Amino acid sequence: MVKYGSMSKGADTKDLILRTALDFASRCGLEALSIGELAKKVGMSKSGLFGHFNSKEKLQMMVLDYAANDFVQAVLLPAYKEPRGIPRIEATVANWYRWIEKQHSGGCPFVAAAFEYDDRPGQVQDHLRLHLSTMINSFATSANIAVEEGHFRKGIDSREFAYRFYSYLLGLHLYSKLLKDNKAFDYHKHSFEDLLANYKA
Amino acid sequence: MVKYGSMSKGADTKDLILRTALDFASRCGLEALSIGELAKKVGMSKSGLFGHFNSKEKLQMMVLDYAANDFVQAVLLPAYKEPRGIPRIEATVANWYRWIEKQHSGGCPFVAAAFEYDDRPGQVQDHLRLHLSTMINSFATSANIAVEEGHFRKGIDSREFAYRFYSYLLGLHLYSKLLKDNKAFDYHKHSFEDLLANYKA
DNA sequence: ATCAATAACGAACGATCGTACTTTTATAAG
DNA sequence: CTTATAAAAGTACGATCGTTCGTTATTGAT
Repeated sequence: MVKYGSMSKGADTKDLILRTALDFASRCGLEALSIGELAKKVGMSKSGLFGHFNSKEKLQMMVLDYAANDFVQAVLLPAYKEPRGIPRIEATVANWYRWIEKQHSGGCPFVAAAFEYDDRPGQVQDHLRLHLSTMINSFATSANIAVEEGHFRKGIDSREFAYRFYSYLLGLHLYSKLLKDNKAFDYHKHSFEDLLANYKA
Repeated sequence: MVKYGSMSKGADTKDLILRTALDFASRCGLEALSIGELAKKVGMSKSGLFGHFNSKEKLQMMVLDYAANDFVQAVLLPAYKEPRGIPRIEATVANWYRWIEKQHSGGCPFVAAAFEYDDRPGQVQDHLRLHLSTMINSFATSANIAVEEGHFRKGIDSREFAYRFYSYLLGLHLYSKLLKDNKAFDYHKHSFEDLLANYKA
């Protein structure tokens, strides 16, 4: 049976939990996320919440999955409806701006998690690395497509493009969140435009 | 009286504590730094260690100061002995490479802390923001000097140069630490060279 | 050698952490 | 309506957290 607007009770609250957890984690970090506080936020008992995941690591990984799905839905998929090549890359950035501004006041949860788990081996780190690699690979793929379309020069290193592309987004995160620099988006915009110009055919 | 090699007993162990704390914090984060574990690492009691700082926040801020001093000594000061302009900027990067490779296996502790405290208001965040601003300002100053020397074009936005310069270093941190991409330094090197080329007169 | 100051210790505090149980309540199918 | 199942609550555990307190050792200057 297909349900509209509500799944089974369990999946329903699980979704609420993960949404709340993501909101908190993107502001304070995945590790600072505690089961007790989270339970308080969603208005249920610690043990009741715990029952949905059976371990904190599982919870953290599911939060990452939730964020990844969010990102794909809000940033990547809409961009893939734009024409191949540069328009698609520009749309990715435009969507990204909207995503970090409106949906997550704390900024991109992956960026935050990336630096939190950069030297904390374990399942969560592996999971995170997988998600990040997938994301960055999609940028490299976009660069390759731009070459195919004749927008970018031939012979470029698409993975290096992805490095530069993502680095500027890391800078944006830092400047806007920690430094509270109101020129953050301007800096990124110009840098990104120069980046495109450098790769154009 | 000037002492060579050893300060007063208190300052001596305080230094040992901070050195140990920085080593741990640059690998696992400033927040993950616990007084109990740190005490075990330096081989003293929890309360004995605590007495040197009287609060965890003070400890965290002094670790940041310690790291900042380390950075200035290892990266900035040596670079300032190079000729003004591009050589000085290139030396900064070269020293940075050495710094994150040898001294801190965990990578730049400021980068790590930056993303950890990007949305955790308080004294520690303020302290961190101050250090980071100082550091980034010094990059902008270097760009201005490069203009004076005729190495960079006139009319550039030196703060935007600093943004790009630092963004690539953030990318380097992420690629080498979390993604364990062995092309990380290559990516950064090429990107940095292109960055310089873009600003050259 | 004396003595005040400093450094380090040990024990304990209330709080919170993640997790494991058992029990009660709500749900969904027959 | 009954009944098997799933969800939530309640309670408790051992561990660790940052911090406080009172006491003992160590230090450095007189």
